[in-house]
Amino acid sequence: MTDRSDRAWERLGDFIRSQRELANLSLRQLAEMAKISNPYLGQVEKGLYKPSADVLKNIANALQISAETMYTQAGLLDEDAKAPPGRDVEQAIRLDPNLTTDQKDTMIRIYRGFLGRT
Amino acid sequence: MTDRSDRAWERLGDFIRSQRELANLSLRQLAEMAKISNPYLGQVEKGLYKPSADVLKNIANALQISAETMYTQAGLLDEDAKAPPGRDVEQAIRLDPNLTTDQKDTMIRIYRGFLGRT
DNA sequence: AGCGAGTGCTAAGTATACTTAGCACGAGAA
DNA sequence: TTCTCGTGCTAAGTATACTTAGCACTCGCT
Repeated sequence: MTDRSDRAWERLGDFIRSQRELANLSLRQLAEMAKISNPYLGQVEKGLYKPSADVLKNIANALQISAETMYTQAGLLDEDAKAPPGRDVEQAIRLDPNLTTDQKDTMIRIYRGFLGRT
Repeated sequence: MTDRSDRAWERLGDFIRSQRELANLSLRQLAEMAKISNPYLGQVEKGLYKPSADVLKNIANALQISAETMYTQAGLLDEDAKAPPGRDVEQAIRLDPNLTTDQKDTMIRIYRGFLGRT
């Protein structure tokens, strides 16, 4: 293809890197979890390579992100009207069976505070 | 990796072949639609290679099959039912575009704190 | 009998996904 | 200081995804 101009892969790289940093993982740590080498993971995050589908899946698993959103980020699953990102934080909190009602309230209050609205 | 023992890819090949024959397409026809060479498509159908994610997507498009079912057939999207607790909430937080990185960190830390003392 | 034109396939090459070895820098401890 | 240990990175190699050229066969057609 030689068509490296695909922007989707760059965005995917940025997405992976941000998720990795959010999880406080080093390149080597995530690489080991995803069963790939750390230099390669670095290149992927820079958008230099198009990782194969199973590598993508391994990374998604390691980051505890659904493979689906991973593929969507990679532009491989454009499937319009899939999972609308964001905005369902409150719903996810409400549906979580591991939290007490008070805890849910607390988190939602914090969340709304962050959003800047009540 | 040298881990070619994955049976999922064989099943994927069979799936593609059956779909292709169902659509009355020759190897060359489908290959052209999917923008790959016909010998390669043949090998893929035989399970000799793991096609990359975008090739998979192209094949899916050409066969008028949703990329999603394609990936599922490839065993790349089965999303094991063993979702660890907290996965949904954390993911929703991470993907929320309205929060800063610090805010996400804070919320996730609080959330994990709640999980820890129940 | 020939001739195409279509089919799937193999072999050998090229491109690129991916690994191993190792460098340069920074933070904390002796 | 120096000595780890950890970080991200580059360079050079290997493995494999993918292509181009072309073979052997079959099915109409003349």
